[in-house]
Amino acid sequence: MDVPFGKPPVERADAARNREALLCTARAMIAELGTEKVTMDGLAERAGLGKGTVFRRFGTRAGIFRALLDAEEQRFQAAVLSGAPPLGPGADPVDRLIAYGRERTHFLLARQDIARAAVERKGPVPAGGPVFTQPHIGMLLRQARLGLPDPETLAFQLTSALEGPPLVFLSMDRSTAEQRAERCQGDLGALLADGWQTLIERLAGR
Amino acid sequence: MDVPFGKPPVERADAARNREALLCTARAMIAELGTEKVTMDGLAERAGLGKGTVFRRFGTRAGIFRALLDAEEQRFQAAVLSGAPPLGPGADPVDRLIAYGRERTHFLLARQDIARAAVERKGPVPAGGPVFTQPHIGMLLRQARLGLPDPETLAFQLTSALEGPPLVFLSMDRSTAEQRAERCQGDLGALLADGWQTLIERLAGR
DNA sequence: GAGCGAAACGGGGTAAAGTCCGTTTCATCG
DNA sequence: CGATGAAACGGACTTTACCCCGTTTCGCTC
Repeated sequence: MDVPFGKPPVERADAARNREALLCTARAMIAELGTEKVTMDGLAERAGLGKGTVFRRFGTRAGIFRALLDAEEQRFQAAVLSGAPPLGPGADPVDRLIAYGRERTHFLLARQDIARAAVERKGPVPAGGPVFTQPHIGMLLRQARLGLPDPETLAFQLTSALEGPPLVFLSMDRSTAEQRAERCQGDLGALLADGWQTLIERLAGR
Repeated sequence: MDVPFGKPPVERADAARNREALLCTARAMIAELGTEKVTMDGLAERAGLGKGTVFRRFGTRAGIFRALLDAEEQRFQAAVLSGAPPLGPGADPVDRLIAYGRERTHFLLARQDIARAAVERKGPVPAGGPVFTQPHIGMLLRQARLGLPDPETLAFQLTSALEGPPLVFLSMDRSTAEQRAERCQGDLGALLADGWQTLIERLAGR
C-alpha cells in the first residue's frame, strides 16, 4: 500500500505561465465580449496558444470559469470556516445559517455571469458551489437541533433553494427579476437574502 | 387593431404526421440508447426525414423532450387546477402546497431523464416546469396568509428547492443519491417528498 | 552542460447543434 | 380541376466543444 500523492508533482513553469496568460486573456474577453462569446478557439488564439493547451489546462469550457472563480471561492470558504461570526464558527447555528445564505446570495449574484458559465452542462453536480454549500448547511442544520427528521435531504433542498436562483433559475430573462426588484424597491440580492432568512427563521421556529 | 389569431392556422397534415413519426422515433431511441445518445441527425435519419424538419418542428434539442413530456404535463396541471383536493382546489392552501410538492417530486423523478433533457441549456428558465410551479406556489403562499414578507420571492426559492433536485442538482452521479436512499431505507422520492413537507410545515408554523 | 523521461504543447480532426435557402408539398380558391 | 401562395422539407454549411497524438519543452541528474 503506497501513499497516493507524496507530492502533487508541482506544476511546471511553462504550464503555470500559460495558465496565467489564459486566465488573464479570459478575463479580458469576458469584459469586452461577455461570457457567451468566449470560445475555446478564440481564447487560445488570442492568448497565442494552441487549443489543445486550453483543454489540457481546464478540461472543459466551464473549467475556465471555475478557475476564474476559484480564488474568490477560496476566500469565501475561508471566511466561513475560520472567519468571524456569525458567518464563521462560534455563533448560534441558526444565525450562521442565515449569515451563510445571505452572504452566499450576494457572492453568487455579484458573479452571476461567470458563476453561471462555470456550471458544467453534463456530468455531475453544478460543480464548485454546492459541493461546499450542501455539507455546510447540513452540518449547521444538525448542530441547530431543530428536531428535523432528515437534515441531509433538507440540506440538499435548501442548497437548491439558495444556489438555484442565481445559478440556474434566474436565467429567466433578466427583465422579470429586475422588474420585481424595482417594484419592491430593493435589489434582487436583498430580496433573495431576505427570502432565505425568512425560510430559515421559520424552519427554526422563531 | 386586429385580432391576433383568429385561428391558430391548423397544422398541416404532413407536418402532423411527421411530428408523430419523430416523437415516436425519439421514444424508441431513448428506450434503447438513453437520452444522451439521441442526436438531431440520428433522429432525423432514423425517422427518414431531413434534419431541417426536426428543427422546424421542435426548435431545439430540448424541445423534443419537452414535447415528449407535454401530454403528461398537461394532465398533471389539470389535476392541480381542477382535480380533487388536496392537490386540486378546495383544500387548505398549506395542504395543497404539501400535496403539490409531493406529487411534483414523484412526477419529476419518474421522468427524470427526459425532464432533465428537456431543460434548455441557454436562454430563459428551465422551461416547462417552473413556469407553472412558481406561480402556483406563489398563489398558495398568498392564500395561506402566513404573514410572509415577500411570498413572490419565496415562491421562487421554493420552486428551486422543489424542482432543482430532480432537474439539476441531482445530476450528481446517481450513486450518491441512491446510497443515501438505501441507508435511509426509503426511496429518493419519499425522502424528497418528506423533506418538502417538513419545509412547508415549518414555514406554516405547524 | 548533455541526456532523458515525463509533462506540456499545437493544431488538425470529429461530432453534434443550430442556420440557411432553394425545392417540394399542401390547402384553398377560382 | 389547376393555379397559387404559404408552409414544410431537406441537406449542405457553420460553429463550437472536445479528442488525439506526433512534437517540443521542461526540470532533473550525472
